[in-house]
Amino acid sequence: MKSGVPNLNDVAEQAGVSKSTVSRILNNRLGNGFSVKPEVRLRVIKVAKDLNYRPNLIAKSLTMQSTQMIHIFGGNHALSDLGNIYQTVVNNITQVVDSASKSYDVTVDMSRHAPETSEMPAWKIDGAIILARCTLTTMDEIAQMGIPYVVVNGTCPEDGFSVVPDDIGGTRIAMDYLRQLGHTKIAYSGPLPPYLAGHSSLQDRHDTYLYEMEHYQLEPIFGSHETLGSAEDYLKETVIEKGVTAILTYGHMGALHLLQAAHSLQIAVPEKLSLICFCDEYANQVMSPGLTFIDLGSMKMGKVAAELLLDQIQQPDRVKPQRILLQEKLVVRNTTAPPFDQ
Amino acid sequence: MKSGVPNLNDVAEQAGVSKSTVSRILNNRLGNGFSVKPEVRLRVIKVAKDLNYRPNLIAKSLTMQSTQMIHIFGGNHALSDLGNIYQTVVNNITQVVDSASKSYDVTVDMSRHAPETSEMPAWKIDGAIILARCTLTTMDEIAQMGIPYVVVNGTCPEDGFSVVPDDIGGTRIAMDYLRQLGHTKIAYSGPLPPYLAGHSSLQDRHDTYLYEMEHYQLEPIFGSHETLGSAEDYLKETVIEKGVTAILTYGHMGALHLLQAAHSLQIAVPEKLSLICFCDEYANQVMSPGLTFIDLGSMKMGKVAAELLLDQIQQPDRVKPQRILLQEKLVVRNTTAPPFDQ
DNA sequence: GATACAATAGAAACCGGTTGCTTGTTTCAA
DNA sequence: TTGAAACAAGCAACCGGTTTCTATTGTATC
Repeated sequence: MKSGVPNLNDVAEQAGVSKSTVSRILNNRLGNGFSVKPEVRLRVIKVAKDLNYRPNLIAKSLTMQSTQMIHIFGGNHALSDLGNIYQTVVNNITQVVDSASKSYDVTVDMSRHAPETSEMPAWKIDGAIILARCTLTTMDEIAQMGIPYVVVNGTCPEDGFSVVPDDIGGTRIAMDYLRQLGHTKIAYSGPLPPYLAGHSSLQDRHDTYLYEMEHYQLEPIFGSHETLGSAEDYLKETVIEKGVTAILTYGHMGALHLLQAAHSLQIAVPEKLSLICFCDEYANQVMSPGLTFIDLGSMKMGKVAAELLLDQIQQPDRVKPQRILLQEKLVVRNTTAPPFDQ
Repeated sequence: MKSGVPNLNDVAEQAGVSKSTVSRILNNRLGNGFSVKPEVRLRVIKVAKDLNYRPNLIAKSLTMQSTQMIHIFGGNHALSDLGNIYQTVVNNITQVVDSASKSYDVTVDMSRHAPETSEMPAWKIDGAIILARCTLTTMDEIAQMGIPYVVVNGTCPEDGFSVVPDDIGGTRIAMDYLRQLGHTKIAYSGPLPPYLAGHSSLQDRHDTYLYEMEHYQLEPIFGSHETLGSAEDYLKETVIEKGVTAILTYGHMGALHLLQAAHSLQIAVPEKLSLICFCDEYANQVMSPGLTFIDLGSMKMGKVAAELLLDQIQQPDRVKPQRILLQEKLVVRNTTAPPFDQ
């Protein structure tokens, strides 16, 4: 018992039996060709308890080739911003996994990793969730080791598993809604080319806005100011100069800033200006109650991803690779109304 | 090479050397009584690369007794709410650890654990951060295994390491400030007895409020309504009926709800009512810009905790157990002013 | 009294690495 | 030519468990 931590051998010695016997007793591997006298059993259990024995899980997972661990990759980029969808996603994944019949532990990797490096943890994980993306090396390793995985809100190989929100559909819903209210001067506020490469949402929302405006034979409107940096300038340019009556924002932070700026500029929302943004139901409720938004369905995203992962783990052969597209939903609150002029 | 993943033996066989040689070559354990011909070295490296060999880190950590991993406990209770201080804490811990000279990986445990169970992961961790609290079993194990740890914003054994905000000092600062503005009808909105047992902040803020009111010979005022559930009722009772002019709230969510309720009830903030709350600088900036608040210093909390942990890991004998008390700071924004009557 | 089988328990191999110690081969000075 | 030092690489123990296989004893059956 060097280093102070008792191991299987210590228990075996103290109890006067072999370590295989201890292992079987403590793991309830009786029956099946093996048995011990009740008296020995109790003695071993008592010794283990007295010594405060705890199995070394590393050694255990070395032989068992499993750790009952589900690992979430991408915490570093996904969880560093407050109120984005990933926190909700992670919480819902955990919830589903925690209440699964077989118990798994969920861990999140928070470290930053260089592009060519492996993010794979030191232990053998039973399943992986990838928030948006991970390094190529990691992806390779996951494939090589045959670890079940699900990519959430990101791209993955053709024959992989992913759960993604339907941003194209969501944008379309928002545009249809604004059109139905009667808006024609609709601006889009969010990252513009050439900054659309980071995530498919950037491209999809932007492109679909353009596509829909074209479809309605309306002229697309973009501001030349940063919504986040100088929301007031943005509003002066779009609303006051160009007569914009509705703005679709990429994220709710942008919408919040615009809302505040509108207050300062005495632009009444929603009477004079309608605001709609993409957001997570939970974040919206907590951070910006009142905003009309397109719900990305992050709760469902987490739940579905976790279920898909558990299915893969539990019935490896019955689940086929798939890309689950989650519908986005319009939630009308208090920042949208028909345009003032009509 | 069953199971498709190559191991040290496979590489050794392919390269026609022994596995110890491969190990030493791949880990750069040359010199020190061991050497190989450059030609063999290159061959082994090539074979390893060709086979796409990656060491099994479980096996590695079994022999090395170390994994270069820092594990954060308590994610389940600490990170499930949006915008509390822990997300900032975790981000700052990661940041410090990532930029440390020796590289460690940071993981967060998100699973819920029953009181008597162990939260210890399957691998050997080099250090632990505990967000507020962990199970007693876990605490025992950490102690038993001699793992360096720091408790953040929670209690720990006398001879342990912790970083906690000075809630008593913070509450006092808030009260002094309100007094200086001239307020006398100051209410406290937050958990009341008998619900103060969960965390020391609950007790400290409540008690210090009482203590300070007594000190100023003022009558403490509590509402009988939930701030979160029925903020309007709370305001009617305290502000309208009892003439309260300032409210100190336990958290910023409470303050946000009160702010909204005040708008609805046409109670001008800060002209008719001053609001002040405890909050995290980052969360305040993002979620409720404008609120006057007591900054809990969560960025610093994370940084200091990480540094304290790294110190312990790197110089085990030079760092003594300590409890670092972080001062809270008043940040005045737009929700506080002298009382209307004066 | 010989045989079969259940009950009980230990020995040893294995998981995939690391490392102390040993062995065989060169090289080079005496 | 010889012996020692330096070079090159392998053997085997070890980390702490799990599991297969084997051994011993006791008891029931014929």
